[in-house]
Amino acid sequence: MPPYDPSAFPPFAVTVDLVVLTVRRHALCALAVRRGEPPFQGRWALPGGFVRPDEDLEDAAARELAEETGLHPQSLPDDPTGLPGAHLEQLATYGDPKRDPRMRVVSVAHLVLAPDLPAPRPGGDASSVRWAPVETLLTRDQEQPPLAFDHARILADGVERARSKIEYSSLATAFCPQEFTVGELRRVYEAVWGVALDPRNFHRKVTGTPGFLVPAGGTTTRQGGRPAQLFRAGGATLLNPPMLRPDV
Amino acid sequence: MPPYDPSAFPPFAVTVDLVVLTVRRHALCALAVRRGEPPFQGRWALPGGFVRPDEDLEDAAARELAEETGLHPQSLPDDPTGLPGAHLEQLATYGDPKRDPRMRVVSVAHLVLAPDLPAPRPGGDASSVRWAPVETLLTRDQEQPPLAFDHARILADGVERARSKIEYSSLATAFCPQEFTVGELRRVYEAVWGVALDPRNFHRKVTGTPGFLVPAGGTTTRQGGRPAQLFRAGGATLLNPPMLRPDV
DNA sequence: TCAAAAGTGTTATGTATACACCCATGT
DNA sequence: ACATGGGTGTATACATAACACTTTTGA
Repeated sequence: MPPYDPSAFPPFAVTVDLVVLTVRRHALCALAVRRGEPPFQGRWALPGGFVRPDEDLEDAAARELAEETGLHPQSLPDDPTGLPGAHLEQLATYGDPKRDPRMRVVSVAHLVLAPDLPAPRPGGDASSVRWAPVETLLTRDQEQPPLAFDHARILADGVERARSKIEYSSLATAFCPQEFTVGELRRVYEAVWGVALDPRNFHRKVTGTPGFLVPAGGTTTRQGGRPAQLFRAGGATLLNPPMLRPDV
Repeated sequence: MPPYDPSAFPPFAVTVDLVVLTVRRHALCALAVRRGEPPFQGRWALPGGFVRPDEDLEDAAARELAEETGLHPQSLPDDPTGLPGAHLEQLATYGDPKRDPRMRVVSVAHLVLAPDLPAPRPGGDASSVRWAPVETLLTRDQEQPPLAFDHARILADGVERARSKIEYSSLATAFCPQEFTVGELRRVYEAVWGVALDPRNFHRKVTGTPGFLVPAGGTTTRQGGRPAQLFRAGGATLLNPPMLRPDV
């Protein structure tokens, strides 16, 4: 069979789906949209949509992200409305022939790590949008049928990617506002990993890793207690030595 | 714009491309095929081909792998002809609208780690197939024009994935024959990372990591010197603590 | 005054590195 | 005998984990 015969290629649709993660109230949450049409009408799903004919995959993901949340990828300047940047990366591609009952759809999933946002504004055709703790979205019971399509697996893969990536990179700062305290960063790790970390050893570790954090100059007491120094994310992307996740 | 309108999806072709890596004569090598037709006729490229209408992405990658090399993924039983299994995983997806000059092609690249093989047998329409050191394939000069399409970037991404993955997983054993010595495994790490490792510390480390290696019972002197114990890959997939790559 | 969170100091334990040294084979 | 690679022992440096203790605020 000769490959690359342009007149005889099998017809595929290509979409992007988004795993948009944030940390709210000590819990790792993902963005979910309620489907307004069949199949899986009324069920929750990941945001996403078709890739346009002349659009790169990452551009399609950034466009869908902006449509759903107003967020822009970190490489672009912040949104004029004041919303901060977010980390965007490709996650994996899902192409089971039966993953969409209507036709052959290959979905290129992307992972977004965003700071805690104002309530999401519904956009596109979704009848509603919400942040939900990832355990809620991945748990199936009477109240909560599973996510549409193979989105539970995509979400689980995205969560696992985030959990492992904050170990050896400075990506956890993508969950924080532009200025944050060491305690706030620690609570990000605790929420994403679902463990408690020693505040004292954590402090020493992150402040001692060159390029991870740079002092922003002020202090805050927004978490109560003694005033804490404010930091910004430093230039380092890879942490060496890595943050160590307990157990595993 | 309503997503998922099945009657109006933009037309895409979906392919799989393969980064097949092995270690030969102390060098990390990749499988390359010479293109027999335009575009990029006569240039070297990664093996690959169209995904069939009812075929999962990983199945398509496994089929192309078998067509080019006779190898089968490790999850399947070894080939009746005696060829061993190989590690197969999805790498990333490349969908720049201009990556193929003829039409919109989205390629789901896969990474294969294989033991050193007998000379590859040409298959499909490729006019020839060869193993080449990855630096050769990624270096452009008079003798060696760059790989076709965006395959240089795909290959570079695959090599980087392999380099980082053998740090924290037991995947380096996928480059070894079924039974191998500690020294042979060390030479795999040295070839993939391009560094020299201390043989004594390496020995202690790998034999001391539970589940990484299991004794196969015999010894060999095929590398010269004192007879070395033979091992097989153990059940462990994640190494904790990881193998540490010098510098970085 | 007390609770709460931030931050520093100290010690035990474990792991990495560098390298001295011995072992068992082929030539 | 000697070269070659296999394998063990050990001292030093460094990182982690556990936790006592002090600091600085708000209520």
